Amino acid sequence: MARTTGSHSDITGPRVRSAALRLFARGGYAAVSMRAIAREVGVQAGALYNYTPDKQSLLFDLMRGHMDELLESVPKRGGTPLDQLQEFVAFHIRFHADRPDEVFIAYMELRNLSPENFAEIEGLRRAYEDRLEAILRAGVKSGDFAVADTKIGTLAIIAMLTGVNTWFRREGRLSLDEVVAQYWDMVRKAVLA
Amino acid sequence: MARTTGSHSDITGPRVRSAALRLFARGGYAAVSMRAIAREVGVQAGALYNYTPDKQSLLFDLMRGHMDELLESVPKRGGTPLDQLQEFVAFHIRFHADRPDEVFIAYMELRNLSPENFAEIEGLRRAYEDRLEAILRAGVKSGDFAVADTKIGTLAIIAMLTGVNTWFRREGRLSLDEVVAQYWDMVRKAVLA
DNA sequence: TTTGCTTTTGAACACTTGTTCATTAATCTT
DNA sequence: AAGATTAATGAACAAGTGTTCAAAAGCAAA
Repeated sequence: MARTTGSHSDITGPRVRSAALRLFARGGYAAVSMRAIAREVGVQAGALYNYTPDKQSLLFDLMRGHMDELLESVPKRGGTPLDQLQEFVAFHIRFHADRPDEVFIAYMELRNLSPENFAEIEGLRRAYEDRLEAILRAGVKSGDFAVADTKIGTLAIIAMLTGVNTWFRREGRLSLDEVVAQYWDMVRKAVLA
Repeated sequence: MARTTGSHSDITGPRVRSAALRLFARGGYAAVSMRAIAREVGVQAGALYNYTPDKQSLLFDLMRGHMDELLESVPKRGGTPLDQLQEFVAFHIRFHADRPDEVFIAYMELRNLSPENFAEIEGLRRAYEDRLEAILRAGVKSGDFAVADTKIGTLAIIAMLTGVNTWFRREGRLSLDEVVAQYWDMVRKAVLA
């Protein structure tokens, strides 16, 4: 179907999502009103409802979009467990460093999701964790890694890597390459047999 | 001065703080109303203002109380860097596992603090991080540890340890002793020369 | 220029928000 | 029992909440 007539929908829609993303990340879902989002877009509050059925969906769509992209981008397996782990560490840090607002929301606003929406996001997160755990298990099986409990190892590594987002600034003392190098050094030593 | 007369203040006061703690942790500062806190205490909203000048102070006092206790409890230095590090890891996991609500608030509600309050909490957190960094530096100096950048090492370890709170449940598969043991294993290997 | 469709406005709805305060109730001291 | 002091109520305030919808405005094709 041809583009609808008289439409700014393809312009305003993305602007609504991006304003919501920025404001939610800065102030928190509960503290950001629909009118504040509308003001940021330059429109009246009522107009937002052409682009989202309600505020909750706005949050959920941002989170699901982020998790979908994360799962699509995570490197597929290939090479030794150590190679795979290195690739995963570098990927995780870089992907998250590129999307500070999305990451912040995905971690902080889980409790503001309805139960069904929460379950869906939680499932996607679990699927991502499973990618890392599969690598750890392969390494343990091959004898390259010494990890007592791969589930704990997975969560520990992800928490450590995601923590980069709380302090890393592009203009800061260290380049992302240097950060990736040191985190990889720590992760490698932590899991190696 | 003697205890004030006609007073339930010493009963209601702690109940207000504990209700606020639990509700803030569950729903988030912005999403919890003063009336909701009052209902939990079994009192009308106006009565809360006998115990806090405003909602912001309620949050801030909870956070500062938590950080003060954290800094008072963190083990003082003694023994080799490796011993000190082990003690720190065990302390951090256990202290945080005992206070899930306080920890959750201290990490999630920073953005809801006024600028001055934020600066104070941030200073306390920095002081805590400095305790760990001092241990890492001592270990690097003595040649026991191989950590390229002790600041990064500090933040990485703390993020990893604090992550325990997102999944650990007392009734779960693993005892806290087992959790501490595995995290210590990973941290030790990660920093060792 | 008229017709048909999309997008936006702006007002309205029914509630909830943090906070204040005069009034009432409860307790302790004398 | 009387007086003093504190705590709690409950109503009020002004402002803000998410959401709906008839009406107006904008635009493209006929």
